[in-house]
Amino acid sequence: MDTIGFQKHDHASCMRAALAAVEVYCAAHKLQFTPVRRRVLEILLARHRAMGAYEILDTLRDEGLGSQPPVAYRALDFLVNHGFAHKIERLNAFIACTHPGEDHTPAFLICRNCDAVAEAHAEPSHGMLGRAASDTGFSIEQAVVEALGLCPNCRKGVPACA
Amino acid sequence: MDTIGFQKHDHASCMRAALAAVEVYCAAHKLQFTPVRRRVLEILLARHRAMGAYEILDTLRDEGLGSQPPVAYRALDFLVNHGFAHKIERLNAFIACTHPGEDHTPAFLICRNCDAVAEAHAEPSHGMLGRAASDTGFSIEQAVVEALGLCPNCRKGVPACA
DNA sequence: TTGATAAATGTAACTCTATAACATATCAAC
DNA sequence: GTTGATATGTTATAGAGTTACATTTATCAA
Repeated sequence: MDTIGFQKHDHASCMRAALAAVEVYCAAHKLQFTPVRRRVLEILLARHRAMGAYEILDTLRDEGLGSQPPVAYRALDFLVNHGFAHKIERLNAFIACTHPGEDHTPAFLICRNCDAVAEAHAEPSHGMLGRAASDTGFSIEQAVVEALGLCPNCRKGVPACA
Repeated sequence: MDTIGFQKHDHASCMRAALAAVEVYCAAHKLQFTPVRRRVLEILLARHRAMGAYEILDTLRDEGLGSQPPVAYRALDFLVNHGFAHKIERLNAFIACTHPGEDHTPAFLICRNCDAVAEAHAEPSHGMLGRAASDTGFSIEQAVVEALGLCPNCRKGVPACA
């Protein structure tokens, strides 16, 4: 894995890079990167944490970009289906992908104290799960891998992780 | 992994064995295996598939064992906390554990066609996820590992997996 | 056995998450 | 420009989970 998200970094440039990558990908694949979709991705990138659909919707509503749940869910479906964002099942929340455009199976490290989330890589076809699957003839198409625990900052006793 | 659940088996005896194991465990640990808790586990074992909390609640209601959501959720909390059942995050559903009493991290193979679920073992501290965690100083306490795909029966074209 | 304490259950009301259904608008391509 | 597909707006509702508080049942010590 290469990108781990518990340390500080340059938000502005990581946001710009991600948006640029998504734009390129959408252009290449003839996908419509519409204002609502773009704005939802921007919101996720700006906050840089897992957000519930309704929290995102609140922001959209404030900006006059749509006020009903389907608006947010449809944008999120688009982003998730194309790998620009991921759903954290354990939190019923969504987070921007840290390397959009690349085909990958994300794995998440979720801090139970401060709710920070870091994205790593999983390799579902290897390891015990892959063995269990091939032993039984199950074909894996997707995988949800989410670890819960304490992030380095919270382990050090930082009250609510900077 | 040792127990994989896509093939046919003797429901009655697997159910008896699981209940017996839970009884022993509860006696040893001074846990109250009350009628509602037992009944919820029996329901999960009998159906032998992932069930939503409200589906379980419907059954309880029919039997006069409680009609409000907290009844089901409290019983499920008890079962999950003690490892007698697991929650499938991807389905917002619950399933009886196939080897209760043993300390383990379950991994699931979920068929997208027939919703059958098989339980395998995960070893979160090993593999790439464990490496990502130790590299960053994250301490894993729990893990959610769920693979989605096609079970052997559905791959063979069985319409809705026997 | 009784009284104190803790654990479990019953119930109402509510919040959060997500989707169905259908009308309208916008885009893409011929 | 018309057409067919794609995206959005809006209403309503379904599904999942929690809070809060009253009541009951179990545990255990005096």
